[in-house]
Amino acid sequence: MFVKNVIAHQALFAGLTDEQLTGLASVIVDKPYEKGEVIFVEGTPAKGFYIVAQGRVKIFKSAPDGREAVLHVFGPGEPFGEVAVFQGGTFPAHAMTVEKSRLLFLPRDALVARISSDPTLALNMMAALSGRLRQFAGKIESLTLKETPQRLAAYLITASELKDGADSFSLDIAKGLLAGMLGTARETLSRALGRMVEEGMVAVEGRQITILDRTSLEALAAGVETL
Amino acid sequence: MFVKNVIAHQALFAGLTDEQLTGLASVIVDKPYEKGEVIFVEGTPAKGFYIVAQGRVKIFKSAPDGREAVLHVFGPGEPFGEVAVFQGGTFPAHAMTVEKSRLLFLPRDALVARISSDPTLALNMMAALSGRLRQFAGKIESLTLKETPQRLAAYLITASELKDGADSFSLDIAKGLLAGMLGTARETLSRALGRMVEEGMVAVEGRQITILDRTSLEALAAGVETL
DNA sequence: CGAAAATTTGACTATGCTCAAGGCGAGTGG
DNA sequence: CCACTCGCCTTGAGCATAGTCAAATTTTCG
Repeated sequence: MFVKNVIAHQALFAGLTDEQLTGLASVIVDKPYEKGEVIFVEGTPAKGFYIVAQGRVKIFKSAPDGREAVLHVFGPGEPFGEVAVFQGGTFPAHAMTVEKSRLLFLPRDALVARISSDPTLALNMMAALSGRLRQFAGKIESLTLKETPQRLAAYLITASELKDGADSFSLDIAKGLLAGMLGTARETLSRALGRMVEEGMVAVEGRQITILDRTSLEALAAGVETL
Repeated sequence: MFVKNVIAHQALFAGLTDEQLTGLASVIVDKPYEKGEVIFVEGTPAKGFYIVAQGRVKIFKSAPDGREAVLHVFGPGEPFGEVAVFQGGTFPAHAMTVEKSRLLFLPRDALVARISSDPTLALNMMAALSGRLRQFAGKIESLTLKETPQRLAAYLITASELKDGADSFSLDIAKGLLAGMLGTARETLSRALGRMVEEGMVAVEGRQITILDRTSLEALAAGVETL
């Protein structure tokens, strides 16, 4: 029942009947992962895709020297690895837990079969994929046209909005990981954040961020898409 | 019949019956565009999506100062703007012709209706969206982890492959546009290409490129994803 | 052939990366 | 309960890539 409860509230499966959900739940495998565990490696043939039930997963590309470009960090309820189901058949990037997690695995065939017979699921899936594309487009824009402080400002604004617009909130990922998401080095992120503190825009205590001057922060972020 | 001929050979519509194609063709609008004409602007509500029949279209984001991040350059047969149909309802970026073109417009409702009734079309569409995501992931990786010469080398290798692996081929876009695609400035691209010429890797005459030392070029591009 | 667009080149600057070292904090074993 | 260790973060110094501005040059098209 745990599995069904997790999927029942996801946008991806919105509009499915209780019966359909039960059917899906029956083919899903629920598996625990430790922090830092590799889920899959880029290029591996995919037999299905995953949904985060608990914990957090990063999707990333890596350079030989160990640097990483973080494409996504997914939390509870979010699906990942679907791309491989529909095109190419192999995972397009690496996936690793960043916390102790619990993941659901949905086999490819089961998904394709259901999509073929249920237009709602198909349209949900397309909406999900389209949303990702939009996000990536924003990321490419920001990497190409903006600098680190602007990207950071945009991230902080968005993070605040996700916490209902609170001025003070906690980052839910480590700063090193955030640096990877912003496409920069840990050191550069640290300095950029330091400068914001100096200028009185924000206060920082560990992962706790307090926005002191939202107006300036927004001005800095102007025109930068959500990451 | 022109419209039907164009769509009949696209991956997106593969597997559709002749009858279905005729039906689609009947709701498609065929429209000519001059070079440099705006097709749509980011944020505009989308009433449907487009397919390039002839010519070439760039999809891009732009900064207030005029700099551009080119997300795609689409040629004959390629669809664009679908994201808006499935999610959000507005176009995620700007679109402009870079050559005199002829574009097909497919209204949203017609597409959604057909997808709902035809799983083949739905799966084709998901494959197309997934392919884009893969491409974007590669672009983000290369922007984050690689430098201009490496990105350029990867582009040249790919361009050569698209021309059946010929050592000598013609770029089908202007160099300024290429710079935008590689996420760099015209001047930087020019210098990077100049260095490759100095080092005897390639010869350049206007848009004509000749690969002289494919091995070195590949070594330089190593690990960089296709853009 | 001439105007406009695209490209190249030069000089300068700056953003951000790398390498290196030091600090902080949480969890752990003694 | 405390000292220790490990992981994570910060700070400093130097350097390299690439961006900007400006101007010369080439190419494209009408």
